[in-house]
Amino acid sequence: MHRYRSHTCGDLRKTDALQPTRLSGWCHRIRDHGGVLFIDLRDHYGITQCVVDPDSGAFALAEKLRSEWVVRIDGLVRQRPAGTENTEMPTGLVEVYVTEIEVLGAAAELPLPVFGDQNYPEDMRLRYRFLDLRREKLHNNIMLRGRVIDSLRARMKGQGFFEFQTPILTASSPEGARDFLVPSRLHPGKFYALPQAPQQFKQLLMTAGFDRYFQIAPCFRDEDLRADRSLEFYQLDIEMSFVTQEDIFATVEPVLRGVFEEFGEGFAVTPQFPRIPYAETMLKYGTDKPDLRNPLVIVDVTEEFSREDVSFNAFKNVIKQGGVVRAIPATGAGAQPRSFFDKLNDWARGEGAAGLGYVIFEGEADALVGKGPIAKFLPAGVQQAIAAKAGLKSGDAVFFACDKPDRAAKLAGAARLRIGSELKLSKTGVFELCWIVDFPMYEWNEDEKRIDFSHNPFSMPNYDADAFIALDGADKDAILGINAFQYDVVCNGFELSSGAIRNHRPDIMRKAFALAGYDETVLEEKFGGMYRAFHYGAPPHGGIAPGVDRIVMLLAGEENLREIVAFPMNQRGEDLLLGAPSDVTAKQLRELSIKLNMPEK
RNA sequence: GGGGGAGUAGCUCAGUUGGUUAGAGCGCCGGCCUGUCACGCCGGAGGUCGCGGGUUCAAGUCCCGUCUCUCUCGCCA
Repeated sequence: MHRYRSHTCGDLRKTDALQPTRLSGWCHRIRDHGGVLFIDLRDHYGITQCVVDPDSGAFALAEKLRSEWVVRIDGLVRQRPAGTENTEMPTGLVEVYVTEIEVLGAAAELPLPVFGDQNYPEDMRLRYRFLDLRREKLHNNIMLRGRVIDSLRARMKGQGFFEFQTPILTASSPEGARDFLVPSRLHPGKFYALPQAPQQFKQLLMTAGFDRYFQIAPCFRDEDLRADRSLEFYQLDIEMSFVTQEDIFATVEPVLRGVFEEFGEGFAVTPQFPRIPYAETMLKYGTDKPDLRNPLVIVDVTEEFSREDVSFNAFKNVIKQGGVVRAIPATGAGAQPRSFFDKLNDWARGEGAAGLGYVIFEGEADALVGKGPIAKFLPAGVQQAIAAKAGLKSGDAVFFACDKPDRAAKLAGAARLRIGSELKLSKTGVFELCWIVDFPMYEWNEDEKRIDFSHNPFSMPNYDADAFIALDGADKDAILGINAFQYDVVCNGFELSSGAIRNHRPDIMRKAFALAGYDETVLEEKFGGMYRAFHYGAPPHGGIAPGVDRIVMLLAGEENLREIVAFPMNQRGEDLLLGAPSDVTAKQLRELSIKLNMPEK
């Protein structure tokens, strides 16, 4: 017999009855009835009930066992007595009558229980991650993660993609986030950067004549953390040559839809991802990552509020200074108490807005009457026009966000989510996926009064090449109106991926940088490798990079990356289990020619 | 860096208007219990009420400061 086990704790069935068995695992739960004692023995594969009675030579030792001790148990498999079967457990028709026990690893009193599903504090869970990972849910989440990654790989290989590796110690890449720096011992004063993404490498691979690249790529960004954002994360990094945007959509959409269908446990998955232009999503949903489970659609009512017979000057003054008014419908909110409206207003003020005006509609369908603090400033005709535009009926309400366009959109978008969740309007049990397309190439930098790249500076402008090169740098409106071949995938309000058709032409690249105020030396200094490569025959290419962690998070039904990463950091970027980041010795610093210059307290 | 929430036993939490010795469940220790699967019953140990200061006859409770965790804004194309 094997030293530790003949079966796993998930193996035994009725057909194994009367066979000798040897199991090893953790004492999940112990029930001591004095004369008879039950041990639920747990391992990676399952749980098996083991029984000890005073006739067993193991009885005295069994009485000493405690939760989470690791033991080896020898015994006889037997069918459970009639009426004591547990149909909830796969092994519930049998039990092991214990003849011998060996303690392989005793456990001290637990700082947090493995048994049960009680919540406990995050820092404790992280410090004792090895215990937390024993719990069923987290254990399953980690296994799900592996299965999802296997599936992604299989789906990519099934479409003729090949997995590459790219360096971890590298130079800064074109992404806009802060780099993690690694000091070079061999080159004092110089630093490697950890990749924010293998962006330049995958483009260089295309330029090098490979095709259909993918990689489950670790990425590092030294920015503040969020529930859905960590310092390190994984992307399904994809790049392909001789493709249009359509080719990329046709390649990636089935992969994403496929994993959501495969692991979505019956959740409905968008059969064909709608394509929503950036400008449209900013208007209708107030964000570039719309949650389409929420049915509310924002409309612009600046025109209605500008009419002469409207006397609501609080908004009119803002409009005069370039502001807009966005209306957020609140379906059925008329039945809500006054406190519902006050709470939303208080929330908006907390967001830095002046507030959210609102109107509640009552009366007959063809003669709606607006109520509420600002209704009296709006003549009946304007009220009707707003109701028609926002699709409101009697018993509905509408909130207004009034500010500069980007701020109004953002406030309206946040209000839309809040109203949707307060009124429980959103669909559940679905994965609503969409493409966001037509991102602007440039944006106006108000602080520095200049044109700046809006997203990735290496995206191809969606603009005739010759006309682009001929653009007048002073033609601000034309430049700000240019879209890029740049796209995102969004699921349930989470940005899942970002991608682009790349700019592979040095002439267009020079112009693109010139329009943002950078001359060729910037290109050569910061992105020299890639820029040089494009002078020697670069294929048109493009790609995308779905975030693996967020996909797994959504599939696991979690709202935090820490629930689907085996060894995550806390929100301050600390690994509480191993103690990172940590001090290093003076010797280590000397070798790196580094002297600390700590900020004053 | 800004804002919200939280911090009371190993864990989850309660603790009224400031008022006797700060409680419960789980866990732990001891005892009882031969069919449980959240086993049950009896008893026990276990507390710097995050930390520091203040108000008060009296502070877990009120005030000020500070630390920690978390969510979020900025930031992350």
